[in-house]
Amino acid sequence: MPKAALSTGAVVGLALRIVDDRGPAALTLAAIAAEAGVSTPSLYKHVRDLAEVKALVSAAVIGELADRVSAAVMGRASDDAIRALLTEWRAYVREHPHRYAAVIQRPEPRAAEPGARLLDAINASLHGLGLDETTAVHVARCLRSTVHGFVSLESEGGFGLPVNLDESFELLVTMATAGLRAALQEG
Amino acid sequence: MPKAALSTGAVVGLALRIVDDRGPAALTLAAIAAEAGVSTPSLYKHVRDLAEVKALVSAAVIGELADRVSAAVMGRASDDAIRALLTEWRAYVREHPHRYAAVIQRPEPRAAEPGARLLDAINASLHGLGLDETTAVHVARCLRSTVHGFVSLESEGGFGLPVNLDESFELLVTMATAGLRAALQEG
DNA sequence: CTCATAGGCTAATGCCATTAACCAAACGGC
DNA sequence: GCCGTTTGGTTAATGGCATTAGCCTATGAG
Repeated sequence: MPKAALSTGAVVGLALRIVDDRGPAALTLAAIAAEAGVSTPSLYKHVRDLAEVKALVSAAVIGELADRVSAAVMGRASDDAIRALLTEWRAYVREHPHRYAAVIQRPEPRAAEPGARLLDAINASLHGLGLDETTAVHVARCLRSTVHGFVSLESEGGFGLPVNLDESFELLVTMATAGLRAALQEG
Repeated sequence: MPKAALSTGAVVGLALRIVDDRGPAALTLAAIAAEAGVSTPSLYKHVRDLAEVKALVSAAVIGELADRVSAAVMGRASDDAIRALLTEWRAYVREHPHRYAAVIQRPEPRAAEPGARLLDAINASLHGLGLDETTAVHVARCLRSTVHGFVSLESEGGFGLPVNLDESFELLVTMATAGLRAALQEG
């Protein structure tokens, strides 16, 4: 067998580079093959098809994000933890906007493990609030929606007006923490 | 000239039907042409290229959403208005999940007018709060992020767990209204 | 009535994904 | 050390798509 130059992991690595450099739309098997200095069909020895590459890229990105936010949340509690969660999430996306845009949100088996770790990180930011199982799910969804909405709009250039984005995000964090506190008291 | 069967508007109409029926990924010039009973190149007499079709589809969807949300907010104020804004926004997306997923968020000249109307609707939900110009922008961004995050995750099937979504959304609305109230007092 | 033009068509190009068929190098067992 | 199987690469072929070029014709303005 001709000196195994490639591997599934290497393909994903090249895919990540392409996404970073040229955006998710440029992620094609032809581009990966060119980057690898190999013919396009060769990739099929390491990967089922383009859909699988995209799923693996998603999983990789979610995994990185999970690591980042897990670390950020660790050792913090309540408002402080939630602030860290949201802030670090946004920081990651700002560092790798194309990467985040490449993530497929629909649950996918290959992304299940990193997805679970990300969910764990969210839940970790909620520890100590004494939430029951179901409420924790609702709260986690709300926090995820909140950050996801902001960072995806931000990274896709969805905010047009020339007004400071950091201040908007600061308000978002305040609204989330204060809103959560209030909602938990009422409900 | 052979009896003008098509028009730009008709093309967009067919595009919307395809998006509704088969999802945004199925929106191709070939599919539109098939639907219209015409050859693919004929479409170029009515539309510059596929990118333009997508932009026009985005504009149409944003316009519909703006109409719905405007009507829902009209005559309401404060928490009531914000609740109506978020709820109607979600209702529209649930009725047309593929349509919403087809929207390109990046500001685009062709979508500027409906985009402005949508922004107006958001701002209308804020009237009476006495916000200065800049604060209103921040708040509008936060509300948009909040709904957008939730409904895009929901419409893409991003929420996996078998826990009631209406309850999650209800919490989101409560968090948003209470959070906004609190944030405006603090800041 | 004429003729410019709008709105359709076919043919051709080029990019992409995917499949099939083939080939050689490396490894494992002997 | 030798041999066959496997592995990781190759080229060729197919088919979908967007887009461009060039053609053709009915229609409506004059």
